[in-house]
Amino acid sequence: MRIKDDMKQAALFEATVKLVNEIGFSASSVSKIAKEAGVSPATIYVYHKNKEELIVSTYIDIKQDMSRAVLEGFDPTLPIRDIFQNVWLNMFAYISEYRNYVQFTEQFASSPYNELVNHQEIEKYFKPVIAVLQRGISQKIIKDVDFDILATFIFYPILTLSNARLCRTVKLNDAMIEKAFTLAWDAIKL
Amino acid sequence: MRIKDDMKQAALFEATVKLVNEIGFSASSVSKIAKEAGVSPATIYVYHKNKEELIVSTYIDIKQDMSRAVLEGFDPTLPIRDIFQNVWLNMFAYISEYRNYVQFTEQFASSPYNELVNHQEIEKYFKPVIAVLQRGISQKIIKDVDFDILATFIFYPILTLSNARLCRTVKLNDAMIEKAFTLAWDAIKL
Amino acid sequence: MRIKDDMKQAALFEATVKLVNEIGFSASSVSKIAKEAGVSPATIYVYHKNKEELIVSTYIDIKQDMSRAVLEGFDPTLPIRDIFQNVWLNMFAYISEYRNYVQFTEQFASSPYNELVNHQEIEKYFKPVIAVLQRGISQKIIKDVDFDILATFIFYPILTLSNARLCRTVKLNDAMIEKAFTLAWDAIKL
Amino acid sequence: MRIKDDMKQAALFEATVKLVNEIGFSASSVSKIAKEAGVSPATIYVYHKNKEELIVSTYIDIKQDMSRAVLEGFDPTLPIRDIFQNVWLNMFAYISEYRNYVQFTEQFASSPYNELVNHQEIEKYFKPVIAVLQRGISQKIIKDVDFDILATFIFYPILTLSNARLCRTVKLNDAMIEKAFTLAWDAIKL
DNA sequence: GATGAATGAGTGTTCATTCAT
DNA sequence: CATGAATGAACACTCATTCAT
Repeated sequence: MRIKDDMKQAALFEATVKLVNEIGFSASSVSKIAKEAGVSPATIYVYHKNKEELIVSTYIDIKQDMSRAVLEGFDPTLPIRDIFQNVWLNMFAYISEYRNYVQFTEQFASSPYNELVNHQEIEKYFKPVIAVLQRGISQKIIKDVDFDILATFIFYPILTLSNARLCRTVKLNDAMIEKAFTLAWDAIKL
Repeated sequence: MRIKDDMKQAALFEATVKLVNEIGFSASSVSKIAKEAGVSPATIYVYHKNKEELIVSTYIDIKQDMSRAVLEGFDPTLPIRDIFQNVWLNMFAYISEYRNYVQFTEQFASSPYNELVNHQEIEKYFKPVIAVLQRGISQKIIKDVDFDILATFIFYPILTLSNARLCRTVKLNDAMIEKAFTLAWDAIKL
Repeated sequence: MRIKDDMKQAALFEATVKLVNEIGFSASSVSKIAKEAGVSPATIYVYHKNKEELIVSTYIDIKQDMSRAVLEGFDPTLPIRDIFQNVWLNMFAYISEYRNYVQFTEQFASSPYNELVNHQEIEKYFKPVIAVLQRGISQKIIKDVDFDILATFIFYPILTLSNARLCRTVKLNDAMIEKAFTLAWDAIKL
Repeated sequence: MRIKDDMKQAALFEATVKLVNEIGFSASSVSKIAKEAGVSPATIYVYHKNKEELIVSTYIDIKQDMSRAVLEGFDPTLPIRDIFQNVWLNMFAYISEYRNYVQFTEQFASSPYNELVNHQEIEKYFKPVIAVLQRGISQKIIKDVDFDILATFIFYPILTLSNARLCRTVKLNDAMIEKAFTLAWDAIKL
């Protein structure tokens, strides 16, 4: 038995992201993805059980990649504000470099595919950040609000700022990223 | 000749929203929508040029409806904070009653269909709110930040809070809505 | 009861010819023909039993019109050659003025619709010409060949010369028409 | 992987010719052709880009086949009359054996599909015959008339004689073919 | 492992026709 | 007489997937 070809695996990943971003889930047929990746449609079924699994696994791969990038240089001993600021900067760096990945996850998250993934599994990747949030609440640094509401104000705006339309009209520079972080921090801090 | 049936028009609207929310744009075929609405697939083409136009017009109808609801009782003579609080309360009322509509618009906004609508046309509906925002900035009540960033922190979190998962786990009560508004206001206020 | 509107009848005739010539029988749908004629699709069914009858009756109308034109000035007392020359000239005059009608009949004749018309009925219109042909044979002026073969050489080339492609590249002038008639006559004369 | 099946290709060709002759282009739907050929409608799209290409390629295949048959035993050293007589005999032999193919080309030629083929490409197949025609003119054996008019009298009558109705009523025998050729030759010879 | 051929099921859309007005 | 609304049936075509190689 030959070994599965990592190049093909990667080509399929990139082709899936690219096509879904360009033409949406609906129009991204298996054969179009195969052609974009330079393989036969049948080959996709060597690597993935079916189309659904191809798309869901692409999403999970991105989320894993994203969490690794976001937690880079994570230091729980720093002041809480600095920890969050570091997370923001990592996030923006990631978004700048891999905007297409983020765009894919946004489309995915608001599609019915979203129901097929184990979100607890994915939240696990971001656990350290959540822990800091909880520490902040107990230390009366962060508002004592339902966790989901806090998350909405810290994490969601970052994603939104990466929106295609926004990023096209506003080229985000360091000063603006700073300011944006200030808004997020003001929202959650006590 | 028969006259166009408003009941059919409305049934198509509801069927489109329902199906897209349940199974996504991709799987919401014209014939499924027709069956859900209780009409023949061909009848859809009496009311809409094609599937795309059916979906886009559904989106626009919702956005119009939403803006009407959000601006209810809008009073530009009130203090700025009160104006925004009113918008929030309207928004939440709308989301509570028509969560399915909001869910539809979210999925729509991150799909390629989004590129087909004239967003300036839609933003027009929300013009009064935007004007207040600008007044707040010039009166040094609101942070002098790029408008898109402010919007990200005021409007988008509301939508996110309507997220299916969140709303399922957390039943938002009046106290929480107040708190959530506080976060938004703290983010943008000077 | 109002009287059927001759204007509408004529508009339908012209619309049918025009559309069939431009896009063929297949693509000439009832509703397109109706739109071209400026009436409702339903109105067509006031004047014609169905689409088939609309097209067949259009064909028959043209054939009748054509026979009237071709036999103009028909004089059986003239020499046989002159009679045929007169028919040719009439035919060319007709083709020049109503090329679109001729084009329609050609397409019709090689389509399965052709089986639906009573050809003996139509040949009747051209009976005088056929009689002259038979007289020519018995007077040893015209070759004693099966009638269908003779007809092939006299009448068919005229139609072919009206072919769109040909008429585009060659503008038929009087001299050429004369020459073309000479070929036809040489073919059948003894 | 499986290899493309020549049997299927041929079955599609025959099914297309048969159906178009029987019910016309319009009524010859892709699924009917597929059923007649004993394949799935989807399979047609393995062999042809779309319906149009299926029909046009069927036409071109026939024309190529026909030219091969017509030029059989072509000998430019023979007297010009003999060359043309040979072409006629080949043509009739072809028409007798493959009347359905010829019928298809006639219907095709007067349909809008006709505009989709490169006619110069097809005329190329018949180039040797055209060359002889031109030689005949310069040697004062053939009338000095526009080439298109000559062609109308030599080639088209043959096709017309293959007409379904005619061939049904008149069984063309060798003597009649001879006579018919005489008419054609008398038409063009000086 | 990798693939192009093959397909049943489905797509969005248009059709000829009927119906209520 | 005239019509736009309405539709079942059909259209050309694409889909996700399987299969033989």
